[in-house]
Amino acid sequence: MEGSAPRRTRIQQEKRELILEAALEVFSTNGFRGSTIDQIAEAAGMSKPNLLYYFRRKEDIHETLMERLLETWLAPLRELDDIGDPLTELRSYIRRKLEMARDFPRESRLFANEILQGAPRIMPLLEGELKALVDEKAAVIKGWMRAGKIARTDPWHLIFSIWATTQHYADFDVQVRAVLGPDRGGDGRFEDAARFLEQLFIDGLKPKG
Amino acid sequence: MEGSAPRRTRIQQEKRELILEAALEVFSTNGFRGSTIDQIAEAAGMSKPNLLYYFRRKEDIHETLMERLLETWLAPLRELDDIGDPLTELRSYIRRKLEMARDFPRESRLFANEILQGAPRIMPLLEGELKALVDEKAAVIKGWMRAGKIARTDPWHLIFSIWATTQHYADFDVQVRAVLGPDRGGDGRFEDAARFLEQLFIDGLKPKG
DNA sequence: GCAAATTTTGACCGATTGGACAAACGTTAG
DNA sequence: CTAACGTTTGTCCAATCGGTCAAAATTTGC
Repeated sequence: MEGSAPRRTRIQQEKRELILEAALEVFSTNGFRGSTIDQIAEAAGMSKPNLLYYFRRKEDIHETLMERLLETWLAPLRELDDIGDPLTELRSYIRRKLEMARDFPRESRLFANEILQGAPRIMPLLEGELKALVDEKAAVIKGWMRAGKIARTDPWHLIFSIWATTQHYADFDVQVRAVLGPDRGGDGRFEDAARFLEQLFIDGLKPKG
Repeated sequence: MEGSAPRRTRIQQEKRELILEAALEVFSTNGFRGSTIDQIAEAAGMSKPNLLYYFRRKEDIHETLMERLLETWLAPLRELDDIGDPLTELRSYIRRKLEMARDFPRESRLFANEILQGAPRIMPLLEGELKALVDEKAAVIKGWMRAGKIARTDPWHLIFSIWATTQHYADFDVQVRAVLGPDRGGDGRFEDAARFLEQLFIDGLKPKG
């Protein structure tokens, strides 16, 4: 595991944040190999050697970014609560995921980029932490099904399809806007999506009469 | 527009195909900027200058690949037929899309890469051909809804969610397999996905009693 | 206010990259 | 057979890249 966090001055904390913010922008639009340190440095408003004073290697930036990302990314699923009303829980899970796609599209794209390339840097996390979390929540959902609270389906593929549909509005945003056109592709598209997804998943999951 | 197709010798046709096949492999796993001409040349079993004899610039390979891709990619949607039975038509559309994710994951990832980066090279096609096709099919679906053949929803977002869920099994394959684990993540995962998606979409779209 | 520590910069380096080019090699048609 | 054409290769180049380094500028602790 990591050693104890190194002591950091005020300037170091500020500049590191600045760099991570700039790197998020650059990495998420160009991918890791498609991004250059110069680009990130310029976006952060500093020179390349100066940036390298805070992060010694390009990979270190990416790594730090990914570590932070995964936690926020899984938070919505973590909140899925065994105790609450099943349909309400699932509805707010979908809503939270869609809000993340709307409010943090760069994070979504960064993640998508990583997975697309075979997840070379986070494979252990996927097989470990992520799998464990999904298995746990799948068991919760299975419990709801057994109790007749929601219709029976495959909980894993249900989760996949919630991920897929919500993240689609971040990752494929340009396509969504291109297809919807200037009128329907405006700010309202996320509300339309929310209505549609609620109907698709929640109505579809209501227990069969 | 392009001039008339240039005359090509037998060797040129064969070698160009070889290069495109190799480039599909390389581009889809590393992205455009993440791939080098050397990599593609090696995968195609020829030297870099030799490859550059057939495609003068790296971009030309990518461009050719994207042009071919879009047609095959849209073919399933093109087949969605006004005449057929609505639920049957939608069911086979979903099945075809999922089969493409299974059989042509590299093409799917290549496309995803392009969109993720803002679709710099195919934006006009998205706003033109793609939008026109989707609008046309959305109208077909709307007709089915008006006729009471399927439940009412937003046809555009319905199409998006079919794209998202099916392509997810190609683009996020490593994540899917990591989460499902060695047992459930084997070859059967596409059949499980097919069953799940059919239930989600088709049952969800049955007209309300 | 000053010495020590931290931050910033410009100059530089080796490796990799996309691509050019001419010469060598093969193929094909008459 | 041979001349014209098509193909392949080795060598080379300029640009870009990630990263180093020592010196200069700045901030900090006392």
